[in-house]
Amino acid sequence: MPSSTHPLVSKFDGLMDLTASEREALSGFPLRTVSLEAHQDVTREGDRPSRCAMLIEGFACTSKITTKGRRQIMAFHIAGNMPDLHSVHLGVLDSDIRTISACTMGFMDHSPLKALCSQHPRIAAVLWRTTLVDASVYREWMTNIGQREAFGRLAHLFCEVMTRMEDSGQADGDRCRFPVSQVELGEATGMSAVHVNRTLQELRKENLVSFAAGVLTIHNRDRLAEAGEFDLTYLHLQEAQLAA
Amino acid sequence: MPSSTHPLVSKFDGLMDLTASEREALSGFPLRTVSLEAHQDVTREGDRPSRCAMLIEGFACTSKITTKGRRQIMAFHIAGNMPDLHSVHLGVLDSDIRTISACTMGFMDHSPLKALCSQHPRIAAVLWRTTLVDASVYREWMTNIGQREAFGRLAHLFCEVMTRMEDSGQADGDRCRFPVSQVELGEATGMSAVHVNRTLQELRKENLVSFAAGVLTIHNRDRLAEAGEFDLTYLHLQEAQLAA
DNA sequence: CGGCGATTTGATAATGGTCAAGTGCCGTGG
DNA sequence: CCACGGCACTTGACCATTATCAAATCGCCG
Repeated sequence: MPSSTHPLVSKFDGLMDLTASEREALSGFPLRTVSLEAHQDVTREGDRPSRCAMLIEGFACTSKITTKGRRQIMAFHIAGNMPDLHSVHLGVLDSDIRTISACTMGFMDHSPLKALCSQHPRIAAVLWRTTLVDASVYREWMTNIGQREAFGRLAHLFCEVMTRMEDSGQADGDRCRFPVSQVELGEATGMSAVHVNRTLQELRKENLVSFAAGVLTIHNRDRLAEAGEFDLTYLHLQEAQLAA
Repeated sequence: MPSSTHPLVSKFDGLMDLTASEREALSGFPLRTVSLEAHQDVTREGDRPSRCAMLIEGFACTSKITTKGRRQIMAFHIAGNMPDLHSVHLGVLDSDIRTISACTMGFMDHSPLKALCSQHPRIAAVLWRTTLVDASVYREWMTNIGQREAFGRLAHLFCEVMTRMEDSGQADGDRCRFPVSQVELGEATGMSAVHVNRTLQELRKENLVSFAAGVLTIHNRDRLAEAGEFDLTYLHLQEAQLAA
């Protein structure tokens, strides 16, 4: 058997029909695979990295710390994501990327990546598109944080995580791994850990979700989606294949 | 005199050194110029547009409406911005774009735009970068909404607007045009209009900013930046020239 | 002058923050 | 094997920020 496909190839296979030359360019792309422990920095605000990462296994997040020491998590990353792809074209990083669980990451240098994009415009377009979906998710999170109250915020977040995990084949029925702490849930939704805890109990009491031991279980998908006003359009999943 | 430069050319001239062939491709790009009144929809959530817009004159915003009828503004657009550039690679729009003031917009069809990107990878890279900066601003806004309280939120927003207006040569000393209503400020910062009003009064009383009749005036930049914990790194301005 | 939208003000209530203490779980080390 | 320490989670009490509702004022345009 082939010594496991190149992570870039697996990623693109789901997103477009590759030509032979594109496939060759991707499968030969130099990737340094690294194992990281939980709660480790991958990159930090202010860094000027010369490479970007692909999350191959585990959970990570993007966050930022305020002068006053408050932390906002802007995104959770699951296997298959490229958390700092934007660093290819932005000189300075404006946020931190940290692992949440133990992770395997593949690092790719910017310069071959730029060359790849110049030579293969369709690949460039798909990578660009990836960052556009990230931006779409940011827009939805802003709406979540700005306009919904605690109950709906968590409901929405859980719907999103489950949907993404399912889409990438990492869910198991109504359950999926989601090893974040309540503090981190609070940092992602703009609420205090105490209030997260209480809201989690409400969600549980209503028999919508349970969240414990790093596992998310959704008991009533429809009602959860309703509570979180969740509409998956913003994830731009189904149309992925149509791209480029 | 030349019948005014092509808006795309002016935009790129600030961002990179154009080769002759790039300049030619840009200056010949078909653009339909349209005048719009204040508070008009440009595109709506759910649309599948075949063109995207460049704001040539005026103010616009991106927003989304919740099932419960609450509106979140995710971005303000000023002259020179391309509010829905992301529609080139995302099939369905996930948010609305509306004018705030009367606007002039230039519409560009997707297919020539895609062709332009395929043939001119450096142009593609700069356009990609533009959307990455948008995403960076989203990240900052999430932090603003999620982690700062009213006073800081407005302070931060005002710092951003002034900085961007200055950067694009649209400010006049400490003042710039910013014709949004207090309701809209609230929709952008996740606070009620009433609370916006009161916070504005505080900002005024502290002699940091005044905001009236569609004009923003900053009286004490340092203290305002401090109140809003404003650090312009996330706007990725200075390094724009280094791109591509 | 009339009316409409935007802003302002006041009063009241609710959502959610903070502080502090307690519980439970797990891994380390004696 | 059990005690200890640490960390995540839980609970209670209290309080602050901010929302909501309602009414008044202001400015502007027809």
